[in-house]
Amino acid sequence: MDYNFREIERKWQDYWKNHSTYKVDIDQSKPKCYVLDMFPYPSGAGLHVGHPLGYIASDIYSRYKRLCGFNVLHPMGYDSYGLPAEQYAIQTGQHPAVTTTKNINRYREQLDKIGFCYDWSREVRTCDPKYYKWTQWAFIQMFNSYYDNDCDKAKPISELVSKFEGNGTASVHAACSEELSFSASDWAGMSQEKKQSVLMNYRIAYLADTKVNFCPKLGCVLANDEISEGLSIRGGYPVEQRVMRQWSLRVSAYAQRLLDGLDRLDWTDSLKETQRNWIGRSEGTEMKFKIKDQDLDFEIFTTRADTIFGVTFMVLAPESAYVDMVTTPEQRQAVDEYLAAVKRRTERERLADRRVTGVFSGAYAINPVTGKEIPVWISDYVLSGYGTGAIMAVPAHDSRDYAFAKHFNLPIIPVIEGCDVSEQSFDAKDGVMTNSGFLNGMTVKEAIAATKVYVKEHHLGRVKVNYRLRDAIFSRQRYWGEPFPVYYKDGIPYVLDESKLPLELPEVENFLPTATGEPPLGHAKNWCTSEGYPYELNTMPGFAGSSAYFLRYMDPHNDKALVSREANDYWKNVDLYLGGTEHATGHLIYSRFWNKFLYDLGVICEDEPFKKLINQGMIQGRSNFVYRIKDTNTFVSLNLKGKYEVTPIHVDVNIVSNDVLDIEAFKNWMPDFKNAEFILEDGKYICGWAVEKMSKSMFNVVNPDVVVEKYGADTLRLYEMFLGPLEASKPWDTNGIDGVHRFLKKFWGMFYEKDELKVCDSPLTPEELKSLHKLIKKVTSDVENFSFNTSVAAFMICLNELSALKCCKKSALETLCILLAPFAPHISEELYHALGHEGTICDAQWPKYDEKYLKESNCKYAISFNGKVKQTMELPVDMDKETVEKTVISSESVAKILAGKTIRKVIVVPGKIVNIVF
RNA sequence: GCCGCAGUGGUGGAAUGGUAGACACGAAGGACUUAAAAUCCUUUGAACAGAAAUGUUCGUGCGGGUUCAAGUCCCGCCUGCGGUACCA
Repeated sequence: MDYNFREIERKWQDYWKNHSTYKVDIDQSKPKCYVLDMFPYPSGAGLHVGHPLGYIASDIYSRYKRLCGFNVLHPMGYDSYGLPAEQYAIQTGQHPAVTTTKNINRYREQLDKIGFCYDWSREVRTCDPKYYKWTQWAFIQMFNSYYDNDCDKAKPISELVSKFEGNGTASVHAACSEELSFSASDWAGMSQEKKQSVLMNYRIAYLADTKVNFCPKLGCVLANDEISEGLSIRGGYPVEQRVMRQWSLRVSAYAQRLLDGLDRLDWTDSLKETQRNWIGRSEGTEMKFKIKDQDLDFEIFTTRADTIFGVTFMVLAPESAYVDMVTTPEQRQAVDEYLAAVKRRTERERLADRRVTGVFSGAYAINPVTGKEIPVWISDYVLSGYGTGAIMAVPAHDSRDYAFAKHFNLPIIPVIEGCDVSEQSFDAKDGVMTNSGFLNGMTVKEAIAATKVYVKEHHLGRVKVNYRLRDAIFSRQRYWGEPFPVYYKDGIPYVLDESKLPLELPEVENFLPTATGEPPLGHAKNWCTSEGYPYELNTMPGFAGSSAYFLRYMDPHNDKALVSREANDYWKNVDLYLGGTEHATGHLIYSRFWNKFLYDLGVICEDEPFKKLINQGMIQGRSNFVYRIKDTNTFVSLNLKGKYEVTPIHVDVNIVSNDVLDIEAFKNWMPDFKNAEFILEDGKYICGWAVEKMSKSMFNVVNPDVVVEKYGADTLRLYEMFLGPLEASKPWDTNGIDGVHRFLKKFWGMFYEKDELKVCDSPLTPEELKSLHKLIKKVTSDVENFSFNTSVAAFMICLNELSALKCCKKSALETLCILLAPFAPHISEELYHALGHEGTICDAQWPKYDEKYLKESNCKYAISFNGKVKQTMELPVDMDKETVEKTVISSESVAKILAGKTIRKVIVVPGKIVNIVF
């Protein structure tokens, strides 16, 4: 009986489905393990062979944990709201819901063929109203909350209102957009409208004017990566900076907790570092500078307060509110011209062209420490969004200030001893202070500390921590996303009552923005409350739906809560999360924020969502090329192309095998090549190759369905793991797949001779036991460490050893089946049953290894002379150091080498090596 | 510029500081076969010597260092990939 993988895989996939083998429920008698894949966005292109890599790895881990006795939650779903579906809708007139469903079905079909152990009864789709009800619910909670810096958590906005009523802002330390100060009676005297606008300053989900990239032609705000050279990537329309009223989430309030939380996570250092950089904590000083002859001062932020004596000018960001206040009448025209010029430039242009520009405001500031007058300039190298949008410029010790000073011929005063600033600034934070009054003689570090004390004592400012992390802009002028549970009454936004959720996405005639520039929801009929108050027209961005889906899987059908207390107490958080690094500063920040917020509310029991995170590498494509001789239709084989002038042309990898071109298939591939001629080597056409991104245009896309059809799911799974380390990116090369396929055929062959099961019951020999236990040990530790490629190799070695021993004993084969079950579940199930087992192999027990079988009777020593190995020798493994030393030196061959030489030192590493130095 | 990761045969890749190249692909040779496929066996880092067993030398991007011993640790580079960037 041959290894008929098609029949076996169909049979077991049906069995698992019909028996709900992978359905899990809360089981207090077992420890839980939550293994999660980042859910996919189902695009129209379907899965290529790179997508399942992480899914296979997590599947192996899930199955392994289950065999170890864990109750494993391993769900899957779809991130199904988003831009591509909507773009497709605009182009083809198809409703995004239709194309999305179609794509999901296609994904499911492809996933099912690979034999994953997902509990599909828990599937979620972010575009399903039953799901996004809870996305909207979370938004309402954020709207109704503020962040209290005193107890470092989110609290109900009603508590803030009570504080205002009692004491005004006096006892309030809350995260806000703008520091406000008013008394209780001020508060009492405010209009409803005014009160709402004050509260908006504190809400965690808030509406505010924000600077955005807006594309008038597309009628939509675009993210930075959707723009190139000031033009939209889709369509090539101009993009401009615009201030728009947008919903935002106060993620910045959580900056410190997001940073601190990283220390407790089992993530890779590089990913944690990426998040740390993104959060960008920087500790410095906020200082007030007075404007000369005006009753006006403004604040700057600096991490280098020690250089205060080197300040020779000040710079305001063009958007700064102070620009207008400080500009003198004489400079007004020049400043206005500059501001207009800056406004014309897009963000992109500004970054591409870093020529120094700026204008003098006419005003002078007073250095609070030295009392000196210094000019105030305006330049776009200072960003309005960071710090206070104003800086003190120290050209001697900051390269940007230096370039500015050189360009406008401003003085440069070095304040660190011995540095040369004639050619460039000295940015390093070391050295001894000079030209700096009371700081002279201190090191930079001491001076920073001393300045902080000075600033505090003289009430010139305060110590301040700044974060680079910004609040997340949460509005999109799009159709295919979650509607906000928000309506407007007299221009003031109110959130819907929770009982009205979900607020379902309405039908619209078309998905383009309306003529009046409103988002597509402006086309919706009756898009208002029953009282006639209009709903918000924007929708939520892509990350809204993906920020809490891991919680929903715990209790996906609950319509009373996002997740029940019971389910959350049992499943807690994700033990293993698998996905790409591209989400490091997006999804992985937002979902940590979202989770912490829900934790503050007391809705969930863990404040970090993902305990361990692994980033699987990208699978790149391996493209093939043919070489056409210029101006002909003749193609020359790889190693002969040097003699001709050739053009390399991508050729479909599916008609190339081991870099040998299938010439007939090539002629039929495209009409152009019908009459192609070939210059062959050894009768074959050899193609060139290169590693590139896997994409249609490179003709290097390999579809998993095709591989499953030809080799089976088990082979695909094993091969994807065998390809290399999980976290490395590596090219897909179908050529090597025969190796693992052969392994499975051999495995099958150990059970069957012709149609007869040839398994016998005799006990295992010491050699067989050793081979088997070596494998158990290796695979167990490899799976725990996600080193799947080496465990596949270990299977091959073990199989070769057992087959050399002609072992076809039941107990050995049974163990092999269980070990292989996570990797190749179908064949393992089939053979496990052939051995007479009932039920499913998923309920078997992971075998334990016993060191006693692994002990070597002899141990190989390498004997080296002055570090170079010249001899090897077998000695009993438990021999002590001295005996090894004596035995080795007195042995015949070693004695020959040592003859007449004086031994200086003998080093014995137990069980490994004897080193003789002479 | 800054941060992170990597560099080992023809290819993908193995190596708790201890015989570098596991395992697999490919290639070459052989067996079986009318033939092919499939399967099995042998060889396969490089160079040199030898009829052969075998031996010698060189070899993990480059240059130094630590060590009896370095792909692995340290210092200085080079190259490639990824992230991020007027963040004061």
